[in-house]
Amino acid sequence: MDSGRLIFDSASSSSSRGPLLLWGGGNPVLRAVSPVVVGVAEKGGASKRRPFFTSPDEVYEEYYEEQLPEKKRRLTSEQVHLLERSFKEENKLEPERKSELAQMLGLQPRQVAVWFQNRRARWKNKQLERDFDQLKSSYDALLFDHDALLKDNHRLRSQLSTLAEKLEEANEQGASGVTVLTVDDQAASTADLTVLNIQQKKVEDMLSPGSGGSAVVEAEGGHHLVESSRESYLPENYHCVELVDVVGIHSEDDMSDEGCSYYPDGMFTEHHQQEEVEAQLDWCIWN
DNA sequence: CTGGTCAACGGGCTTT
DNA sequence: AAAGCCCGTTGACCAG
Repeated sequence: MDSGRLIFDSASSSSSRGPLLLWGGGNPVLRAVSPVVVGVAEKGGASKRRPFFTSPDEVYEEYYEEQLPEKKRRLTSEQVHLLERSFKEENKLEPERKSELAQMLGLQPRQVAVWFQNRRARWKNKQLERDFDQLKSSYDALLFDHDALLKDNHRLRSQLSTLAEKLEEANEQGASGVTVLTVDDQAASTADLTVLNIQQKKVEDMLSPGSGGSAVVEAEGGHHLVESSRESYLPENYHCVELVDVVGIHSEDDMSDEGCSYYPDGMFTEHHQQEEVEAQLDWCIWN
C-alpha cells in the first residue's frame, strides 16, 4: 500500500481554484471525511458546484487533522476484482448490496454506485462496438453478394443480346416459312430471361431501403425457385414458371394453363417465340 | 507531449 | 420530493 499524498492543482497557488485531493482504496475518501473541504456531490447536497479551497494552508490543516489518505486515486485491484464479480452477477445495484459492498471494500456507498454507473457505461460501449462489428460483417457479406449478382446480371444481359441477334437473323432467314429452333435455344432464352428479370428485381430490392428479404432462393440442382411473392416480380405475360432451370426447362407439372406458361419439348414456332421474346425484352426495358 | 483510461461530477430524466 | 439512472464532461494518472 502506498503512503498518503496530497496533490495540488498546478494553478492552485496563483488562482482561486485550489488544490485537489486524492484518496486511496482502503481509507475513507477525504472528500467524504471533510465534505466542507471538497464538497458534496450527492443530490440534494448543499452545493452543485464543487467548492475548492481558498488557500493551501487550509488544506494542510484539514489534511493533517485526518488520517493520511492513501495516495492512490484508483481503486485497488482487489476492490475492482470484487466489484467486477458483483457486476457480473447483477449489473444493477440495490441499496443493500451497495452498502454491503461499500463496507466490504472500505469505500463510500457513493463510490460503489459511481463505479457501477461507469461500469455500465463501459459495458454499453463495448456492446456497441460488438454490434457495429457484427453489422459491418453482414454489410460486407451483402456487398459481396450484391457484386456477384451485378456481375451475373451483366453476363445474362450480354447473353440476352446475343440471343436477340440470333432471333433477328432467324427472322431474316425464315421469311417464307416456319423456323425450327431447338428446345435448347428456346429454353435458354426463356430461362435466362426469367433469371435475369428476377435477379434484376433482387438487386433493386437489395439496394432499396426496407428490403424485406430475398424473393428468390437458390434451390438444389441449380434451380431457381420463385417464392410466393413471385407474381410481383414477373411481367404480366410471364406468370408462374414454378421451377426454372438455368440451362433448360423441365417442368414436372401437368400442362394445365392456370396462369402458368409452359413450353413443350420439341418445336416452337418463330412467331410464337418472337412474341414472347419481344414482350420479355419490353419488360426488361421498362424495369 | 499526447491520447487513453478511470473515478467523479452535474444535469436531465424517470420512477416511486 | 427524493432517489436513482444515464449521459456527457472533467481532471488525474499513466504509458508510449
